[in-house]
Amino acid sequence: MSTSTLPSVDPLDAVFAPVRSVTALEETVERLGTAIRLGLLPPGTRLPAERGLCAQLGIARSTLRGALLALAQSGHLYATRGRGGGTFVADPQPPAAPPSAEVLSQWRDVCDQRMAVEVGIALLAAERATPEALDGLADLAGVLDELLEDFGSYRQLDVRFHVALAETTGCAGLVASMTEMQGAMSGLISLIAHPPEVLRSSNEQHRQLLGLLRRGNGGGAAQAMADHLRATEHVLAGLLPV
Amino acid sequence: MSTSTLPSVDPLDAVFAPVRSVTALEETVERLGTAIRLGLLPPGTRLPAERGLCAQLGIARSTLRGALLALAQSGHLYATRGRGGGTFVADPQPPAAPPSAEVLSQWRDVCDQRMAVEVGIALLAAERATPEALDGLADLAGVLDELLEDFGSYRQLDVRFHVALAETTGCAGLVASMTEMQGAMSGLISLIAHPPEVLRSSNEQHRQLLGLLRRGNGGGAAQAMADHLRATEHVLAGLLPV
DNA sequence: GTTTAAGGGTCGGTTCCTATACCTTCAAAC
DNA sequence: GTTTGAAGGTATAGGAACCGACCCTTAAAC
Repeated sequence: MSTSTLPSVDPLDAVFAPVRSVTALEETVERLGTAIRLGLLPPGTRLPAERGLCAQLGIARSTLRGALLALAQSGHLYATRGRGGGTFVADPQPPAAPPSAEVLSQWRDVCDQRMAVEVGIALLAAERATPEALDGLADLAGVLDELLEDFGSYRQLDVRFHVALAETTGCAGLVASMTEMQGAMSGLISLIAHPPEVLRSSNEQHRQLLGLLRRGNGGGAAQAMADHLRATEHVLAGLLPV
Repeated sequence: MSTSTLPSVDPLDAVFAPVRSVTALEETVERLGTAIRLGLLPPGTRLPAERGLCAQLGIARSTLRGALLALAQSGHLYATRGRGGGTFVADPQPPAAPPSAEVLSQWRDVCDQRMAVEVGIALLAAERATPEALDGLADLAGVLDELLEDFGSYRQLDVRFHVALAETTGCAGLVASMTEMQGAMSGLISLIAHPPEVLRSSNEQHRQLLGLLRRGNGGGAAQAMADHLRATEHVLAGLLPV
């Protein structure tokens, strides 16, 4: 019998939960695909040559080629042969695939994990972000104001804003966590209509957050980030079951 | 040229970082080993039978047996045959291995990631934890006060406290993240001397945190958790390079 | 002493990854 | 316009991990 109205979560459930071994090919498709979909690798970008890239990733070339083939077949990449050729990010990108049923059924967990990571990053940023880094973030917010009419562009720059915030912590692992979370959320966010007034208010929250970061108010920044993300969750709660 | 004094962190570094495919056997050893070392599976515990456990984990029995063999050889488990037999957590546990050079060199990243996750969880808990769940946490804090002289027992219950806090969010993924973080920190924490007065002050912070959670003060709880974890980091900073 | 539930062990087949070598294309350099 | 070199494209062989099914051994319960 649980002492809480929340679904009870036994830590041993996590210990004995199914273990899925992720193959190198899957990991590679996931990493490159997420980077492309988030705009970290903008259309037209040329990837490093296969022979160099597979060395950098620490995998065999045939494995890397499998991943590149998958991304080419899904329309995210294309390759040209011959000297001066290479593998490029497609322009334009293929239409985003709708989120899988599996993601939709676990959307609350995804949101919660993002919330935790971003809130923690906000607090760390309040202690570590240099004034110069905050100026850069303010510049990003300024550009975002110009994109209220074009959600596609807004979303891409919004990702950059959040990732740049993670960068101010100086912790590579947190930057990776942030990009992973943004990738996990992208499908859900694409479900929502984002009229300009909503984006304006969202960007207003960005500025408010920056103010708190400048004052070094960690607790306030954490709360502000939570409010910022909650806005999205409220809309999702109205669209999705449970 | 960087605009920050922190080491610059390019998000593309994460995209092109080496990809290591983790095998099912490694994952299983990691999961069970961490659960045992953290005390989530106390000495004497009987694990589910191999045939049932491998089904639960979604792996082949031979793979599971490889993991159990590794943990038996390292002294964490032992097995008895015949009816009424099974695989049990060893009592006493083998002495903890000193942290690897790899962990020591990245201890700041480990601390930062734990900080982010725990701070985020603290904020979520401030909104979701039921009074009953907080009572349970207060009880844990009470028991901790009795263990100031025995760091081994204190640490195990401290882990339970933090994991139980994660449970109040109702998000299984966050509970898993918390146990993972506690596992990653355990080697580092074992390096530090923990006299009773330090533990008393640490548990005082637990109570302070609970007070903020009870008042639903998310930002304050986040800040309190940050201060709580910072105490450990300060000591580590005095012991470890960079 | 038979039954039963547990761990211990073996073997063939499959998928994935690695490593290496070689081929094809094509733009830039000469 | 020929050469050349850097890029993608192909083929193959070997190894590592995983799976699934089978049988053996042990020891408590009946």
